Amino acid sequence: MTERTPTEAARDIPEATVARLPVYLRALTSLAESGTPTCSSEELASAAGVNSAKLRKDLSYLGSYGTRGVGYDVEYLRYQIAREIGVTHDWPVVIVGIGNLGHALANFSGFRSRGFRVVALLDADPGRHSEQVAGIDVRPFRDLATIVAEQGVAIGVISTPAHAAQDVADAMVAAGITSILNFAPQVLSVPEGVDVRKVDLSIELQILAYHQQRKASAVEGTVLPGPDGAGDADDLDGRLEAPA
Amino acid sequence: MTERTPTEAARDIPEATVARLPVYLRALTSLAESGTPTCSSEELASAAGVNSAKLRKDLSYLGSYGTRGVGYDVEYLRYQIAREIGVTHDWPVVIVGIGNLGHALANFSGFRSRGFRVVALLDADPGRHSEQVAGIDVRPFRDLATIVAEQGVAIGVISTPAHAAQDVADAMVAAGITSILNFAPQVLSVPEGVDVRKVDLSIELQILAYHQQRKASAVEGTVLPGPDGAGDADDLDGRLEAPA
DNA sequence: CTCGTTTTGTTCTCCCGTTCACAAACTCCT
DNA sequence: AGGAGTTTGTGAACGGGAGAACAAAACGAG
Repeated sequence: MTERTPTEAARDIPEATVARLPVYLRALTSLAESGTPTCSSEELASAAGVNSAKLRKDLSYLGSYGTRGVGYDVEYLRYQIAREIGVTHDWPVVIVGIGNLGHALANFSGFRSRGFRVVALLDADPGRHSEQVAGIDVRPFRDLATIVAEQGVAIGVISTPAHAAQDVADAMVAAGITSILNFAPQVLSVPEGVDVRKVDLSIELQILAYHQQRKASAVEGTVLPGPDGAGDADDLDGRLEAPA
Repeated sequence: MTERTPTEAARDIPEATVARLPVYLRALTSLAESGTPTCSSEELASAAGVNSAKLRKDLSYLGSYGTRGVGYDVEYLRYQIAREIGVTHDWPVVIVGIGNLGHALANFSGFRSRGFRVVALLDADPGRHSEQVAGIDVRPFRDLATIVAEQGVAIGVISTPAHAAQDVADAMVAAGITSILNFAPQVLSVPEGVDVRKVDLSIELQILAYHQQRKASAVEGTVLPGPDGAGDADDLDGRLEAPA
């Protein structure tokens, strides 16, 4: 069933494509702001950092919104992608954990312009409840359920320390939130039907470190040998000891 | 060639596996701190949030570090993964753009414990040069090349506004940095041989919004209808206008 | 020493995603 | 009106990753 507007049959879009649609949306917004009325798949792909074949295939999952021999109408395509993603209206969002990162997230201006609206900042620490961040009062964590119910919040952001993250996630799920963005370095377990995406600084850096190490060892004797103090590859006893 | 320690032949590890190794490393660190001497693939997989078959296959790319019928020695495996990733020594890192996010990153305690060390905070705004963040002086952006050369920095973090990100990336590449972690909502173009990973709040939220929208439209008439004010699916004229 | 139990390491199969290549379709020029 | 040039949309081939299933290896009991 899942009936929607009659014109489009709610195709199931591949996950990899979904992850790129926001990039296309941003590129189109940029083009629109610079006054460009139309663009080719080549131009848009270049702006989005992908190749044009992939872009065209991605867009084909949404429908045929281009014109052969001409390209895409920037405004029209932008609207179609925004509608497909679901950001033609703002989504209310709560942020839990107003430490350094929570502050930064609350002040992030891209929220509003990209389809989201911070409706509450929550923290378990009473010392923070007097604060105002980005013009929003920091409220007690225990108000979560009330706020979620009143404002119809479906998306929650966790920016607490790792040890608190699972409890926060449980509370969010209990309150009715079904999409969680987790910044805490902690694997979350949630019931089926709840989506979790994680953003993890350490993991990203470690992935870079892996590739960097490979680059460095490929060009032996480089000026940038990688980890400081480790000129040689066999000098491996640093913070971690090799067990016997 | 790419010769390394004789015992292991520098296998090329699949990208998907590389992305999971840091998760395993964290899980093992946690197990080690709780005093667990050994663990099975099932336990470790559970702690890392993956299934055990995938875990075993991932670990098999590194070598045979387990014992059949017994499991894995936590400390030993932890060391092997840390060595494979390249975080047995700290990597020096520079952060450019000390706004809200830059502050949060500079204060992030996980840096040090996970194989990285912030050696410099840079910002183009002279008004910030008097500040100290997390015990580190904020220095002028133009000092980048000097610092990179002196400290052997290979990894750079960009936490500037989007419009400055490409210039910063260019300067980083010129200074000799070959791995970049980009928090700015901006597609970066870099020469071959330079790795860029991006962390993008808006994109993650929009991916969640897409799935949330699908969930909401699957269960028509839910209490949590999604975007505020949009009870019906055909009420789509919000911030974005549908062009004619 | 032998057998049963446990758990790893690996093979095989399937599926998703990427890329190539080309037909279809639209515009513009003559 | 017709043909040349351009650009989209898609079918097909290809590669990589996920998961199931099993053989190999270690341990312990008797």
